[in-house]
Amino acid sequence: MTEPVAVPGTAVRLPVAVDVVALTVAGGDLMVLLATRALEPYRGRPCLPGGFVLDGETLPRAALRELAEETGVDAAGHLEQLATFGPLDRDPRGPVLSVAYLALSPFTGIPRGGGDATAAQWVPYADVPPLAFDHGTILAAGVERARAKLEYSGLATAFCPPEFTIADLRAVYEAVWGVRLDPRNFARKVTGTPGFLVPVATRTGRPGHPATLYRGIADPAAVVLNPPVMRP
Amino acid sequence: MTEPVAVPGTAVRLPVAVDVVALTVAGGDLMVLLATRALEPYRGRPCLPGGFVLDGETLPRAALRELAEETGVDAAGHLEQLATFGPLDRDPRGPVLSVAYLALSPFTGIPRGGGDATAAQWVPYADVPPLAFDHGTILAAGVERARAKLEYSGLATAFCPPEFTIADLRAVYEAVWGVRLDPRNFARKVTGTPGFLVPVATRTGRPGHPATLYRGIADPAAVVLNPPVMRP
DNA sequence: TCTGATGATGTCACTTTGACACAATCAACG
DNA sequence: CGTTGATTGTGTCAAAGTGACATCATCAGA
Repeated sequence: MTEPVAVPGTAVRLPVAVDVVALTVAGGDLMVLLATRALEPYRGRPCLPGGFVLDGETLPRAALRELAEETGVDAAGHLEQLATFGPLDRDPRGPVLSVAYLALSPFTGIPRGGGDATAAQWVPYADVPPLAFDHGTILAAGVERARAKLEYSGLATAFCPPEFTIADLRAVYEAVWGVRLDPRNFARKVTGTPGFLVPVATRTGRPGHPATLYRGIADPAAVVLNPPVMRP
Repeated sequence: MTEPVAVPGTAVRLPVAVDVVALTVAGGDLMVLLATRALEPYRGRPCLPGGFVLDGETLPRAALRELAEETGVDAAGHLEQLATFGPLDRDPRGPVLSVAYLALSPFTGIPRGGGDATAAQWVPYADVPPLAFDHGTILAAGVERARAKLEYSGLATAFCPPEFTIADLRAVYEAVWGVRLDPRNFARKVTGTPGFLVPVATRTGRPGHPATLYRGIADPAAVVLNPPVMRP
């Protein structure tokens, strides 16, 4: 017998989509990567990058593939699963399960629109228009996750280039949280957290006191800030 | 035209399962609700309660249904989505997506085994044997989520009966975290957090100083402990 | 009535935070 | 070449929170 056991026939088989909340920080603003629907439904409406999982594909692979295909963005920074939405009442085509992912990366310039999306670009979170499907809900969940994780983990370095200053890191916190932080207390906190920042050089060549350049560690999400950095 | 748009044919359609990490506290121990596989694969092996989502069913409804069918447990306490696993390399029957849920409830005695599970019972977390599928990984994620959430939310009351004492609440923290907490500092912390506990009565009828009975609030996960309770 | 058990309240040193001032250093400008 | 403005590192201080501990209050049962 070649197939001794099988999934019961009563089990529903659903198309599975991945949608990516890709965030970055630029110009003091928290930015969201948005695409535009090239096909029905919601044709022409802005949406999160994403698409259907293919046969034999894992979820994170599908998320990275859709991100690259639709926006040309290589999520080198950080990718984590966010939550799963659906399958009911979220797609006019019928029941669709959507596994949302959260991608954090340093700002690398304007993405190229490609694939089946007519355009893809970074948009300030405050200026995000109504999105297709339930992507507004997914985006809100992603931003809240990012905000919360900055408190108790070292994830903020995922937004930073390989080498960055304390001021750069503070700008990430200020953009994601939408608040102003005291530079001196912030520096005291992050430099006093063991295993968070590794000093690698001193930056000069611009006005002002020379700044220490730091490097994050390989897995910034593993850094535990205890006690956490607290938002005002 | 009755079907103007449809899910593309390249999209894979997957059977979707829900698996539930149901936790409670009894006798000073963190307890996990385990079922036993009645069918192949993994027949006879312990596993988490769960099963396949049916047509027209939402994910949380499926989780509650499987919990009731397999164990007779009514997850009145708290139910939240945990994470999604798969679809590859987790089920010998082929690709299966599993959406895991976390259920927290007060201890209500021995569950009745029913449905297609030959037995269901609360097992101390420390004594959990190897589980079927990837349920060991799922269980570990659920316990870690519960441990983390006790730090910064009021979720611990989900483990408690409608009325409870500070000592009861502290027993929850000690069981979930596996540590001993100072009773006086703990009481100072939780009673000093606004919106966490509502005193409702004074309990007498047993030796010792009369204890104040408290009631949790409707949505304990919404209570924010800032600064959080920290594990030693 | 005494005793042990249980829980509420209080004390104290130490740490961390929030809000400041100040010194150090460099590029750019005159 | 000195001055200026900008930027960053270090320091101070009061207030709040925490960990560790002692004491008191109250009740059931011996």
